[in-house]
Amino acid sequence: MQRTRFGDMACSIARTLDIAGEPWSPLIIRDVWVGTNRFDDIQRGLGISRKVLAERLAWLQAQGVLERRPYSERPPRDEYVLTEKGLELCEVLMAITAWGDRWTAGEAGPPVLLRHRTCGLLTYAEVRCAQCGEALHASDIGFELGPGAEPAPEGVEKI
Amino acid sequence: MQRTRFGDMACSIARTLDIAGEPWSPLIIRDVWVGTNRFDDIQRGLGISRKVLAERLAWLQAQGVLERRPYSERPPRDEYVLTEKGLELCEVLMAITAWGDRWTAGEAGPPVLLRHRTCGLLTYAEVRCAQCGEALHASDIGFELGPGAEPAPEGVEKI
DNA sequence: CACTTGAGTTCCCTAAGGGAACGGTCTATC
DNA sequence: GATAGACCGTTCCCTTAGGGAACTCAAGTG
Repeated sequence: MQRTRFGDMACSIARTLDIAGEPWSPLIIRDVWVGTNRFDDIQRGLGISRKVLAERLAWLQAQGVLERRPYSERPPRDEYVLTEKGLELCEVLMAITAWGDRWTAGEAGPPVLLRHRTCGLLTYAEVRCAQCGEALHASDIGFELGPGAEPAPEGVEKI
Repeated sequence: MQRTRFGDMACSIARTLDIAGEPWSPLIIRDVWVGTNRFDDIQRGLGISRKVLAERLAWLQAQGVLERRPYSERPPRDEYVLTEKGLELCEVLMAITAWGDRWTAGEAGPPVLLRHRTCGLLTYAEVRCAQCGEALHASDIGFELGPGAEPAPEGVEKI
């Protein structure tokens, strides 16, 4: 559903959800990331309706998260690949995966393991402070108004 | 909509989306995180339908992401707070915020700034390798079957 | 006692998702 | 060279979830 547009909110979370937060979108991005780049393969793999898949792909492409790349001249066929913008979204997906592995995998353990090619080890994503490098915990965060904060509405003085 | 249940998929991303991926859910969690703990405040702040908010709160509570805590005896009133499970989800929200700040904030800059109380500096979330501590990039990741991988369906040999 | 606040619940309407069928284009096969 | 099959969508109808406003209920306030 989601008739309410998140894109206009002065909130980076809402804006990100507006781009890639609809149901299926993160899973489509994951598929493209792991090498499922073609319409039919994505559709079969996810069990998503073809209609919705076509909508999502067009939207993600319009948002600059995906782009089409021809992989065959005759017949003319395109596949979907991640842009830089889309690749960076995968870091969010890794953080989601880490949470899911920890809280939803249960006895069986994680369905997929990530190997960091740079260091060669099996690993998982850790969200850390860009300044001090320590793990970031929700309870250690304070919020301050940024430059892009919403201007206070009519006569309301914010903070 | 989302009639398709993500929770049954052998994928930590899908399972996480099943718990907190519906439209509004991440924004509700964000609100509770930053201190908007009461029904009416969340509803006004987000502009979400009261019906949907009630549904989401009940679901998130059932999933162990939120819990109710009484803040008044007479009249009996509860507010919503994050559980440990919910607090750790906020790390995902921080990763989302970092992406949104980078790709959607534009000229105006980020609407909200995060201060890491531990080190005292304004910061943003960086997704790093839990093993080597370097930044994790999507292109540096290899995937391997984990212990909780879906058993190959009827007669199909996976990999 | 009328009014307000907080927290939901109910109802109707509309729009989005699911599913299946159809379309077009090229290649491979009998 | 007709037929089948892969690929990539589009169209159609049906169901269901979200939006919005009104309603409920309980407790406190002037």
